Amino acid sequence: MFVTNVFVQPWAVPSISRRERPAKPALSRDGIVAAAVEILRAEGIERVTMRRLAQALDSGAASLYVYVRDTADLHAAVLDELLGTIELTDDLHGLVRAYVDVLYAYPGLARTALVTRPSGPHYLALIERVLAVLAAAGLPGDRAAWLLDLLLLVATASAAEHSTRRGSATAQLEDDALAEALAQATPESFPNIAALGVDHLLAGPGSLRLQWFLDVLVNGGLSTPRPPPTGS
Amino acid sequence: MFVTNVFVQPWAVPSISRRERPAKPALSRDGIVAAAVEILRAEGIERVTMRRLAQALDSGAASLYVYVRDTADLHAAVLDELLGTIELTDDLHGLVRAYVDVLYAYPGLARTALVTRPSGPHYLALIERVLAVLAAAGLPGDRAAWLLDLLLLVATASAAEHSTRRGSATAQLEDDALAEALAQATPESFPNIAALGVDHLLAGPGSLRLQWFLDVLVNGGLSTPRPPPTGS
DNA sequence: ACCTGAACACCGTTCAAGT
DNA sequence: ACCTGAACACCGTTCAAGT
Repeated sequence: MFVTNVFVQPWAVPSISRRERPAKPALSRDGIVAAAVEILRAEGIERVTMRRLAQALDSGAASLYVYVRDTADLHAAVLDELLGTIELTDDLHGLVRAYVDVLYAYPGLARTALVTRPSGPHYLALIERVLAVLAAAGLPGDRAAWLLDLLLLVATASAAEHSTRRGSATAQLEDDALAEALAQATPESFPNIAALGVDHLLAGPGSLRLQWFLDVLVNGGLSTPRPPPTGS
Repeated sequence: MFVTNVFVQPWAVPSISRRERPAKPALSRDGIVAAAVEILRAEGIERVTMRRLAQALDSGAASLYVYVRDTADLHAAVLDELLGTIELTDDLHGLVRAYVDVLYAYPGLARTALVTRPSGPHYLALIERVLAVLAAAGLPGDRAAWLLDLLLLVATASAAEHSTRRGSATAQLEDDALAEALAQATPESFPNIAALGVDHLLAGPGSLRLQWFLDVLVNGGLSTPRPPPTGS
């Protein structure tokens, strides 16, 4: 209602002489995010936890909550920071690939990207550029918005799928299990699976496949009108 | 090398009379998965943990490791169980929608589905049916395999994106943050974002959008040849 | 063979108390 | 205002020991 503390509070007075050691730098959102990126690079997203981060900052986990809403907020900020490194070209495939490359580079980050809506400046810059390219290609605005969503969805999901499996021992076991299950398909039990064979079904080179995925989205997006507003 | 225990072990002899209470049923993979599905329905996938599950089975978490490799394995088995409920029609959209509906119904399950390759019988039956429909549509086998992947990827990722946000308070805050960030785009700073406007960019009705996504995949998949095996 | 309890090594988040 | 320690309520997984 009205200001009560006209007196200067003790904690507001910086103590005259206090410069002993390298000095623990004051906490700030930027500092926290920077430290988080460092941990991400060195140890992966799994280790970017409130507790681990506080430890790196020589602080307590509870202190971080002044600057960060929760873990999801933290991860979103980290992702946006990384998106700042991608080069904004005028080539749609190049843009999406650059985005995917960032996510591939940091296993586990893609998983959080699927779930946590980013809203940082670098993310905005990326979607602005994608929209510009789609507009230049003559795509109407409403469909451009949807195609943008679809492109980022596929890019993020591909990265999530891929990056989680890399280096994971149990992921290998899962693949083996699926390969064996597929191999046991007979022309009687699962004719179409048997006809294709394991080799075709277990995705080939990831890069070519992603290339084709993106081609499909662009070709399909350009040729597919919005469905009528009311369904049957 | 050779069998040493020809003598019957004490623990192999079922005690003659032991029927006091409703009787704790013996553990088994099926029983474990059934209990996990029950917890999923009642409390969500976040609560389908080894400890919670053991508690429901009146056992210890460590005991479950005889039947289940790890938490990912458990979740995969749960998903396969749920996939058993979907009706296998001859309509591609219907199939994918049924798959999506299962994932939508259980928030959080989709997230695990992206990461954990299922290999259970119900999953096989689903992909067999999708392949059959694609083959009937005249799609060559190699492309059918990739389109199958793409369809399930988009379906799973859409569900993951959607289902995590439902009922999450912080997800709403994230959406608000993005909406505000988008709203602040000016024709100078982000012309394409500003031109489209927040309403177009924040996806409209999910059902129509998914419908369009699937149309795009099918149209694009039918018209897009595989890229040449070697890139530039 | 199967099951157990206890241990190890962690989590996110809240809250009263300190400066 | 900002920071802290301690607490609450959890996790997955391993392992020695029991039957």
